[in-house]
Order: sequence, then C-alpha cells, then structure tokens
Amino acid sequence: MEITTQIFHGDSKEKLKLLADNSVDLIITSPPYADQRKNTYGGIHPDRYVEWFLPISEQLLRVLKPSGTFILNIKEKVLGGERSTYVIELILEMRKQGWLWTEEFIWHKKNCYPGKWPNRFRDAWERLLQFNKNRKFNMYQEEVMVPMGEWANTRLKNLSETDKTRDNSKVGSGFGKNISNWLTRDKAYPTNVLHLATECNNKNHSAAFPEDLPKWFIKLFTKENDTVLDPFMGSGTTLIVANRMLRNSIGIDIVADYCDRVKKETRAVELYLCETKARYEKADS
Amino acid sequence: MEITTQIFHGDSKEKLKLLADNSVDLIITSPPYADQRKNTYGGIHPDRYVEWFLPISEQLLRVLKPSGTFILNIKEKVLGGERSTYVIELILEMRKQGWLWTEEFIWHKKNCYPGKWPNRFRDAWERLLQFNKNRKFNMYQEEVMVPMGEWANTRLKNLSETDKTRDNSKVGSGFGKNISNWLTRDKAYPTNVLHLATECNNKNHSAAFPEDLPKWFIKLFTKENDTVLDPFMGSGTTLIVANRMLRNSIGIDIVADYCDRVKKETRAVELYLCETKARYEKADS
DNA sequence: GTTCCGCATGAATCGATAG
DNA sequence: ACTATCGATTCATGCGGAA
Repeated sequence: MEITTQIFHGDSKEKLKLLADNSVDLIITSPPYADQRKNTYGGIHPDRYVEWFLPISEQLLRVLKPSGTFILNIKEKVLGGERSTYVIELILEMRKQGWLWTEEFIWHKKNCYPGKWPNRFRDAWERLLQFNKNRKFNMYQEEVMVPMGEWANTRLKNLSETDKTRDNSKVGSGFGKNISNWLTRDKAYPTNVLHLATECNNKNHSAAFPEDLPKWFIKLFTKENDTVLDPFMGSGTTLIVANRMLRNSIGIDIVADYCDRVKKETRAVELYLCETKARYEKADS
Repeated sequence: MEITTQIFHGDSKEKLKLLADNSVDLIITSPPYADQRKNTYGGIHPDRYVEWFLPISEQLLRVLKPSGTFILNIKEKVLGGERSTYVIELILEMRKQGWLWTEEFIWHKKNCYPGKWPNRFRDAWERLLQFNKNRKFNMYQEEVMVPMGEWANTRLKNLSETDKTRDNSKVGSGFGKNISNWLTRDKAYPTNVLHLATECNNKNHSAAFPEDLPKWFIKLFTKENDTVLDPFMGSGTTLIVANRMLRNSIGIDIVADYCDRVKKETRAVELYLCETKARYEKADS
C-alpha cells in the first residue's frame, strides 16, 4: 500500500476544516507555547491562550477517529514568578468540549536548558497530555516494552516454594503475585515517565521535540497505514518519523518555509523506501 | 539552642487554628489522596476534595511566614478511565485564596506500583506543588548541590542495573542532573525532577514518602532552628527528619497511634543528639 | 567487614459480578 | 442504570540473614 504525506500551509484552525470527520488515528503536536517563539508564530498571550486553542481542539475532536488518541506536548511558562495556569485551564475546558483527559505522561528532559535563577531550578520536564474520545482506544503496548531490570536475573534464578504459587499480600492490599509466571519474561511494560534527551543539533529552526518522542507514541497508538496528524508541524519531526514508520501523515504549518522543507524531507524518505523496496525485490528474484 | 517538637492529635483544620500567624518556615505534607487510605482517614470523595482542602490551605496561608514555602505532595487518581481533575482545580482555587503557584516538581518513583491494564501504563510520578505567599522567599540552593566527587564515588556506583540498561545516560543519578554538563565544575545544581524510590519495606505502617524527600526540601527551604510543619503527619517522616536536621517541627494527625509513635521517635532522636553532643564535648576537653 | 541473595511490600486500576 | 466489592494483573527496592 502507498503511504501518503499531506502538507497544508496556513492557519491550523482553518486548514483543519478541510479534513474529514473521524479520519485520523493519532494527533501528536507541540503547539507554540504562550508568548514563546514570537518570531515565527506571533506569540499568544497567556491570558488568551485557552480561547486561542479551543477552536483548534474542537476541530481535532472532529477529525480524530473514536479509537484515536491526541497527545499534546505543552508546558506552562513562568510569569511574574508564578507558573501560569493556562495549561490546567485548558484541560478543564477541553473536557467540556467532550475530550477525555486519559493520562498525563511526563517527558523528563535529561539535558535540559542550563541556567540559574535565584528562586527556581532548571525546568527538566514537560507535560504530554493524553486525550481521547472514548474510554476504549487503540493501544499497542507490546510495541514499546523495555528490558526488564537486572534484578530479574538473580531474583528468578532460584524460586522458593511461595514463588511457585500465588502469594497474596499479608497486609490486605489485595496485591499478590506468582513469581513463576515471570520466568519466561525478559521485558516489562514501561511507565508514564519518559526519559529522553532534547536534541540540540537544531538546524536553525525551532525543533519541538526529539525524534524518539513521536516515534514512541506512534508505535504505541498506531499501526502501519494508520494516519498521524500534527497541526503545528514546525520542523516536521512528527511527519518525518511517521513517514519512515510507514504511517500516513498530515501536517499543517503557517510558515511556508517549514512546509517546503518538510515536503522535501518526506519525499526523500519516500524515495529511500522505494529504493529499499526495489532492492529487496531484486534480491528476492 | 533547643529544638522543639510539637505534636497535635486531632483534625488539621481545627488544630491549625492554635498556631500563630506567620510562624512557620516550611510546610511539607502529603494529605490523604481522594478515596485513598480509607481505613485510617475515612477517604474523601474526589468531587468533594477541593472543598475539603480549602479551609486547611487557608489556615496554612495564615501560619506560613511571608518568606516561607508550602510543598504539597499529591496525585490524582483515575476515575472512570480518566484522570480526575481535583488537583488542578485545587491549584486554581488556592490561587484565589492568595497563594502563588510557584513551581511544580516531579517526583519520579523508580519502583512504582506494578500492574497491567489495557489502556494505561504504570503510574510512576507524583506532583510536588510549590506554593508561596510572596515572589521572594528563602531558598538555599547551595545546600542541595551535589559535589561531583561524591556523586561519582557514591551515586554512580549505586546506579541500578535498570538505569544502566534502559538508559545509558544515567537517568537515576541524584536529582536529574546531566553529568556531561558539569564535568568541569565542583558542584551541580539539581533540576525540578527528583528520582527517588518509595520505601516499602515492612515497617508495619504506610510510609508516605522516603526520608530523602522531606530532607531535600528542608535543606533547600530552611536553615537550622527554622520551623517545619506537617499537618498530615502520618508516620512522621517529615518530623523525624526535621528533628534530626535541627529544625523545630510541628505535626498534626487524626490518628492517635501515629502521634504516640512519632513522639517516641523524635524523643529518641533528641536523646541521641544529646548523647552525641556530650561525646563531642568530652572529646574536646 | 563485605557481598550475595531471598523476599515482602507498595497513594493502582480494570472488568466482572453482586446488591 | 448505578454503586460496591472482589479477583487478576505486575516491578523494583531495601532490608536482613547467610556466605
């Protein structure tokens, strides 16, 4: 099957109207933060951030499939020595629109921006808010499993008698375990805390997040030939990764230069994939 | 100077009224989360959590010094497949009371609760909300800096295998610093992400958080002879640590048994300190 | 004294079943 | 329909006893 990439140049609020209802499997985006990136997006004042975003999230709710997921990467800025409240107000308002606030992942930025202030430390994390239309949605948990801790090697080497049967907690927490079930495992499910470095090899554009971030969510919430949308494409990390992972992708950005560059990059990936495919077919014959 | 420990048995909302205005340097507490700890605290329904907490935070605002800090450890539970919103609603309401929401630290729980669900992963983090009365407050950042020498010798050695295998850039080191940024310096400032394991070994009581957690905030926001308050004392981790660090401490709890136990433990620390002092004096002579 | 190793424990959440 | 209870699921840690 053919993988497609669609790029729209213009205002997200308007361009989203061109997309069909229930047509997207995963939305993952990092919108311009309040008063950040003024030079490219004009900057939205913290007080007006919620009203600016709500018409967009309304469209996103429309285009997302019932089984789909919306991942919103955002962090409130400091204003007058305080954390702004527009992010938490946004959560409350989006729920009124019909979104379910399913989960909040933490992106721990391992090499966060250096600096020193008299009354705060470096900010080393951002929110990854997960919203859904339904309690049931597609989630492919096995795709993102991680190696089990080293403790397993020693712990599972010699099993005691209690390990071989279900051992219920003595304190009535309702928690029990059967260690012998773990013998064949070498992987564990991850948690809702993601440890990723920020990419500092930015090519003079505002790089929102490292490739591993959209990659992880695309693996977790989509399968091949599904459709991924980023309404604030920027340098196009999400689209480029989606493309490479054989997902259809849709990007919107108000900056023409970004649109051109991402078009070029995704085409390059498509060419590469074609070539690889051709090589495989040649090898097969 | 003499260090004092005051323990009140009863309802926080009432007992707090006994404390003087502007008399506390640091409040650090972990109130019962909504619908948790039903057996000891009765459980507060998520819908009523905010109205339950506001009279208490009003008293806390009164007793805190203008230069003081309030650290609130809390996490919303899942209800009907969604994250409850009472925590973020609480932030908005506390601001209306006059609190400044200065910062949000993340406590990354390295050994979080196990389990598997079709639509979510294990929850590995909790909020540590920082509130203040003024933009200017006491903060002793140097106290929580970690000497690189010590870091290399102790923390590096203690890195768990999990951290190494999952993550070759040393996530679990101290409080989220990146060694490569600080190689040339003697000490590193931490970030707002704290990596700590919960203490869950059998001490036949429910320990809210590991000792390192209050210890870190007490070092950061107080100096010797300052006063630390925990209005939901529980097993008394905060008070015991404060006591040991030569801070005055005030604790409140509705469970008589906790009050008795903490009284005993803090007295033991006082005796130990006296004895140590006596030994030093003897050695000096 | 170290190091090794066994083991109970934990602010959980979902789905099914029962009242 | 709506709420309460119960069983099933699952990691990583620090303690303490043993080597």
